[in-house]
Amino acid sequence: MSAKTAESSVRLAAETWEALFRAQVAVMRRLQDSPAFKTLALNEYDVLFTLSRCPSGWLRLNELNDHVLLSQSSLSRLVERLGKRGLVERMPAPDDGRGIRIQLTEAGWELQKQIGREHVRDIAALVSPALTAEEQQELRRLTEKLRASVSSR
Amino acid sequence: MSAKTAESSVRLAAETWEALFRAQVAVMRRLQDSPAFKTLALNEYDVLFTLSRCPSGWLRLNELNDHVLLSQSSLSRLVERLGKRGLVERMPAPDDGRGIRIQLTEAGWELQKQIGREHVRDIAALVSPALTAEEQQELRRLTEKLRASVSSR
DNA sequence: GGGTGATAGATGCATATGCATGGAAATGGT
DNA sequence: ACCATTTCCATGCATATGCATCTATCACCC
Repeated sequence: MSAKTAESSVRLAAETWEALFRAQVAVMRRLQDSPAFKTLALNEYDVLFTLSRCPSGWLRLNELNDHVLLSQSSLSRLVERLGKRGLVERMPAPDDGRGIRIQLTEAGWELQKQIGREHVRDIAALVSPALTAEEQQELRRLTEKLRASVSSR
Repeated sequence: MSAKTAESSVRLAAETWEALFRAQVAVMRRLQDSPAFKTLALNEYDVLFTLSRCPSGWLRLNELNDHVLLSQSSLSRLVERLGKRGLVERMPAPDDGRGIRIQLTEAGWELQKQIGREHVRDIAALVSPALTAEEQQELRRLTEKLRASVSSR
């Protein structure tokens, strides 16, 4: 690749990320203001959501940490708060004496579903008018590809 | 639109946002760990960057707030910190006695350029191997369109 | 011009976050 | 089996953040 091509390639990548990041900020700003998140911060909901989608029904703390933009210590305390509110249960991991299992309680399931319904409506109200179905599919494909590439290194 | 179509439309929007959000988390996690952000948090750099791109050379606090995912009070204190570090200057707005102008100092310009160079390299290292140039262009287009639609309401 | 409401930004206070570190358990090499 | 290293999670402490509120200015209307 020539020097010139390399330069424009770097520029394109930067502009792409910038656009993605700003879009995320714009959408997130709206979502956070929704009444759905009066009782639970978005980060906290995200943990409930991740647990609800997880096939085994439980996750280790470090597995959760891969999904959330939080330091390990912050996530540890976030889960502690959720535990105190009775939304998740923390049990020692059977196969690893260092770890803990985290799973939703019944109340956790209920709250996740309730907030989730509102949240999905909020998302659709923002995304659906902005992009056609084909564009959304393409955006989903591209961001999944980006995430897969980034996570695998 | 039938009930069934409406439902799948909502689902598509939710999945699209989910994919975009996770990609953002995955990339951001890497970027934050870069040595480029040892001296300055990413939010703080973002303010310097926004100021550096701004045609007039200065912005009002509330204008800055549109670009950043921070509350008004947090941004106010963030700018105060940047001021104390000599990276930005805060002057009363000439046309509005309530407002303040914020602009980069010479040191602010320097630091923005220095971190910016590293940051752009980090971004390219993550994005370029993940997507072709055409895919990046399409991703940029779609996210710009999404942002424009969301911001205009 | 005086009064009413809206807007820009600062600040007190409670809480959330990250860094550095701690302890405890797993892993690996010899 | 033993020791060193690494991994997992918790915690002390300083800092960053958000909410509610405050002050000052602006905009509007009569």
